[in-house]
Amino acid sequence: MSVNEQENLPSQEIVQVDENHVIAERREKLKAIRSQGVAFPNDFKPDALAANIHAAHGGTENEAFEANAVNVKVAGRMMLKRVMGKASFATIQDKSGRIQLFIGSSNLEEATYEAFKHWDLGDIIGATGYLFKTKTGELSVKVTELRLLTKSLRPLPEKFHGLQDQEVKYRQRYVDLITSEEARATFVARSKVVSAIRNFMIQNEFLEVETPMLHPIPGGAAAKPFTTHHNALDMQMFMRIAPELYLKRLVVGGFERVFEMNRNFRNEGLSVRHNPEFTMMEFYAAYTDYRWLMDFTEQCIRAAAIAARGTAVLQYDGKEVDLSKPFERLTIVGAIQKYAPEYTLAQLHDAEFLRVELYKRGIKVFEHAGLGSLQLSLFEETAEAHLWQPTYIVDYPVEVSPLARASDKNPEITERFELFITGREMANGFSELNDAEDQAARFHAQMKAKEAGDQEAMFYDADFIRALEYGMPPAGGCGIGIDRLVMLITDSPSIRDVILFPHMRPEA
RNA sequence: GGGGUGUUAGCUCAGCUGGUAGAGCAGCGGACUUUUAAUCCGUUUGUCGUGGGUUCGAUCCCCGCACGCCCUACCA
Repeated sequence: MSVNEQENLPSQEIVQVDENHVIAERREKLKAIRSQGVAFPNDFKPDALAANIHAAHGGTENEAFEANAVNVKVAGRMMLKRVMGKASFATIQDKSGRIQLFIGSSNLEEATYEAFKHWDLGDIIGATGYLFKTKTGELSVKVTELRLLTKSLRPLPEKFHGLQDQEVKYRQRYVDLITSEEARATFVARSKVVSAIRNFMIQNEFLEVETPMLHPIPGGAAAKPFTTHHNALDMQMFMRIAPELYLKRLVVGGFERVFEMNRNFRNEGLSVRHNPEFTMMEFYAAYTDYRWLMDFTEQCIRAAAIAARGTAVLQYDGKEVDLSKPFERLTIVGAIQKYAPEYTLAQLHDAEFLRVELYKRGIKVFEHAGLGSLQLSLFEETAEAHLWQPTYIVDYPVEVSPLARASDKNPEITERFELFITGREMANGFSELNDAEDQAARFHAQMKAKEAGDQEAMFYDADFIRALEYGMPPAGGCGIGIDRLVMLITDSPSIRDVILFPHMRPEA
């Protein structure tokens, strides 16, 4: 490794993290445990989960338990502890939920009971015993054998209020997950969304594929890429901003229906809607067009919501979002007319008028922007935020859609849509441009725009053109923003709430 | 990038237009054989984010910086 490469690596100096008297006390306890044998045993095998126990025996009464004892071995993190002389209670939490343990000195070795008194909240314990109901009717485990499986050295957040500090919730997601049922539910829902989408695609005869994340030429979207360097090849590479051009190469190859659900990377700002790496489900289907895509995308999103929530009628930020009905479809101009009726149709088709109007509203537009781009800017300004219920916007101008097929009736617009829900873009799809010569011309136009200062204009990808020259069947393709969809389905206000480890600045 | 706002004990939070910090939880010690955020008694813990400034004196007022959150911009 050269000196230069070493300089790029993070420093390996060990940072001494916060220590305090609570941790010091626990380290002393661990030291004592170590001196007595194996401190971190791995021979306790639970045979029951809290939720299953409640489901199976929630209705069982003590007479039945006395007639037929139900023995269980449970394990989990101790979340609550109530020590009272010779009989105590503890609540443990496993992946499924919580269950109460009754720990009485009469059922247990005296030494074990004494040791238990000094265990801490957050310790991971294993308990063997039989089920019964306390006199308040709570299903519990009467413990006959109790073991400390993992000593926790750090105190958990306050047991009632939980972790409140948003920064710590993001930086130390493990603590958030321990203490917040809501956070756990969000990520379980995310997993259900992802698998529902995958199942939906596979049921519809799509082939799941994995295309490169390291691209020699960034393409498939208008965005700033992350750059990196491959040492052995001594070449610059880019983290992909979209898989589009590779997926279309596969359509050329004869995989007529493909999808990929994975990460894209864009070197842009962070916000409640943007993380530098985000998950996109992108799919292509030969012999379909943008109208078919809209129907299909709608069904896919509906299936995901039902899988995660059991319904397609959701609540987001206190307001209803109805995914169960057919999604509305509006043209860009139609949407402006609906949400900003003060403009006449003639004005909306007058480039000079739009230019002045956008200037008045403080919107900057490129000097070479055509009518379509100007209409799009006014749409974004006046209509986009109002698209709370699912709405497809169609008729995107060709100049901002370099990979989309132009309309056969109007060469200025493309067969493209974007889907908006809660005022946010959720998906983007179009009939694909499969005319290699037209695509080459569009790439040339992008190169010109790049030279004119448009940093996000696309690069010319000669191999992609070569692929199209072999012939790509007519096709439709679409990308669905998974993080934003999960935000919607889990009623989360920030993208950081649906990404397990969102990007943060290094800790101060 | 611009604007707003926050940072006090391990955690959740108080803190009077300025006099060197408190509560609850957790911890430690004690009582208690059916608790539910157990209860009761006793008790430990702080570079008040950080660096300056004003002041006899700053957690508090002013300025810079770091980090977070919200809005905004680019974008999905």
